[in-house]
Amino acid sequence: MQPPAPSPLRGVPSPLRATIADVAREAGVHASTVSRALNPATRGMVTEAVAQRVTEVADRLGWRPSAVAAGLRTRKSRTIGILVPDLINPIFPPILHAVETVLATQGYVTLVANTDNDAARESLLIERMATHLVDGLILASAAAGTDALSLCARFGIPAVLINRRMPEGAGCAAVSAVTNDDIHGIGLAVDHLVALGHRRIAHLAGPQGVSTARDRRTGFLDRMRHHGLEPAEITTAAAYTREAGRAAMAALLQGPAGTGPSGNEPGCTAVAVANDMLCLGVYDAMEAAGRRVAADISVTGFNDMPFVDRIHPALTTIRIQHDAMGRQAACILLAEMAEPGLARQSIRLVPELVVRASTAPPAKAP
Amino acid sequence: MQPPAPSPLRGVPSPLRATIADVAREAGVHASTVSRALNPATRGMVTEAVAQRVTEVADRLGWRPSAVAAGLRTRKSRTIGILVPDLINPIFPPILHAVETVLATQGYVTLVANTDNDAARESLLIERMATHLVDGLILASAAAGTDALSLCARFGIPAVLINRRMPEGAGCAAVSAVTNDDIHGIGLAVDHLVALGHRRIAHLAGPQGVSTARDRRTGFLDRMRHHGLEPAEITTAAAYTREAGRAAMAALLQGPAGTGPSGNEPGCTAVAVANDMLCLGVYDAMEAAGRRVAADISVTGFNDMPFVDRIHPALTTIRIQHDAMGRQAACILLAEMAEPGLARQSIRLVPELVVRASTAPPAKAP
DNA sequence: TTGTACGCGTTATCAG
DNA sequence: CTGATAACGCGTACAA
Repeated sequence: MQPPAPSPLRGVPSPLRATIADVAREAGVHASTVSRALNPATRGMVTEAVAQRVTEVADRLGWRPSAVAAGLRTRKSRTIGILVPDLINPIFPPILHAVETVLATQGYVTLVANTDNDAARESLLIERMATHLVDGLILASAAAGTDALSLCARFGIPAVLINRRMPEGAGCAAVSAVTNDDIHGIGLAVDHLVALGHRRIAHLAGPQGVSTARDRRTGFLDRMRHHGLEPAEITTAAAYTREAGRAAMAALLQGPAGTGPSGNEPGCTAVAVANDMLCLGVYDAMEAAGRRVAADISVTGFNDMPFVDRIHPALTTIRIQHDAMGRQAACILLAEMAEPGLARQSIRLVPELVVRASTAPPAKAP
Repeated sequence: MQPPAPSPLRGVPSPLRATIADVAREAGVHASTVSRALNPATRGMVTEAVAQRVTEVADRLGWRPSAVAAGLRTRKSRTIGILVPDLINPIFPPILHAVETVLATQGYVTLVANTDNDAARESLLIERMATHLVDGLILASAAAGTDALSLCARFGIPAVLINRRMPEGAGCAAVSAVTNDDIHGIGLAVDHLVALGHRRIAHLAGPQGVSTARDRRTGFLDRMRHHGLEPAEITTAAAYTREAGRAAMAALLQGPAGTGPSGNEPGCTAVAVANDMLCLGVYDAMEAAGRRVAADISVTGFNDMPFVDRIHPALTTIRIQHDAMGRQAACILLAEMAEPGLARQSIRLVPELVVRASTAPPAKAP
């Protein structure tokens, strides 16, 4: 065994990393010069010969500037935080990928975190990110009852909303956003169902605290009215989850206060669902109730998330521009970080209808 | 009382964040005392009364310790990096969620990043994370031809592998790992197919650079031999993607050098596929070739990733313990960060068979 | 128990 | 163009 604490401290040998001072000594220049030589922005301030020598010494010693030390001095971390409500929803990874790709080209690292749709957790994450000096934030988790924006303002962190807007009046003009035209999108679904011959169309709405759910609900009502139709029924799911979708659809299948002869006939021949995740639960509920998708009741989704082309029957849905959404948001954030006074912008991406097998003309009434 | 501290107030006033000095001044104590009072570990060193007062002043001023400044001093960032090969594969989000949950309880923030299965990008990410002083790394991206581990060693960053092991001989003993028992898992699939009556069983393998693919291939061969069967065929997909799965299955459907009468009969009645993502492509290829899953050829997957219960026909697959995997890895990492000398451990989780509708007894030969 | 003094690794700001 | 010096905000031996 070892003797009691022989103090093998070796005066902090630091075999781990060389510092800028090491490079300076080795290159026979002052540390400041090293800093200038290696920073692309200030490289022009030193002789080419010196820059060359310093660079050479630096990577001979394997020196990497400490982002932490630099951050302390510059109050910047070259890090961007991304808050997602629920990573398990497959629409987010493609969006993140696009964001990450754009930011990586500018040398930024991304800090991804799940809020689990929990406002408290979201606040905690923002605070932690603030202490880590993130230079900017991309928020995919916007919802009512959140102080994300005020926290950002308080810490002076530029932010861009993505996919969801802020509730009206909650300072939504103060921050840029890249979202879908949800109203138009759900309208495409309604048009499609009407064209197939449906008249009694229900809406399975999402949690009304988030803008996508509200807009799709509004858009549904608008478009139904445009066609001179009354909504057959509107049920609201408690969350954008499969289970919430199942529960809401199960309720809807009971019919509004039992309209059918046996008291459990649904009052609709089609249902426009607020998103694809809910649709999985809708399928579950219909299977449990012995109802066939398309043949008995047509179903439309929203998002065209990965894999819904392979569920059975393949989902007719509204395709959003995952990739463009991520890229645009990243670009706007970069621009606003560079120039904080920039006017805020709100980009609305146009979605499109993808027809698959979950929709069909209504069955003839028996 | 002390004479009013001369606030030089030079340079820029920082309206954004209060510093420890502000708190100290306001509370009438020295900055060090503030530090001690607010750090849970050193709180015992200070009078309860003072601690109380300091705490009160601190959150009146809304002070948050700067993780950056603290990190510079302590060489720790309370940040953990997680490298994922491909976030779009739905098995990772649940794993990440578990990791995140455990780490969050200990006050760690997680830095998630995609490697896109690209060794160069992986190295870059590790270097960047190192400059940000991540305290530990969880690697889900282990593959042959990677220097992730040597980079970690060089920077002195504790790491834990998850889901995939390192190639044998590549210093695999030097790092802990939490993986599935892939050999056993694929064996369950083989057993199931044999029990259904299949004799001509093929294997659609994954990219052989990663351990899951190699182990499942080996496990397949072992188990076939155990049953006294020859593998009907083995095809290897270029990556764990849907498209690679489609291409590989299309090739397999041509049969080995055209064994069938028309030269394109597949030489098998069932195929054990290396993972669920590939299965999506397998379904695509079969559909394109006019072959029915289960009725014509049985298919098994691996991972039981979200949503494969709703594809058609529902996939028979091997369920892995996403959650336990994430939790265990996080715990091991925490332990090794606390005590670097700890013996490395390799945990192998036991998967189970989930029978659904993609497998059936072989069709009678016509 | 609390205050003093210093260092962590960089960069901004002056001189020269 | 380059060197010296002073912060950046915090943690921590050491002294009081």
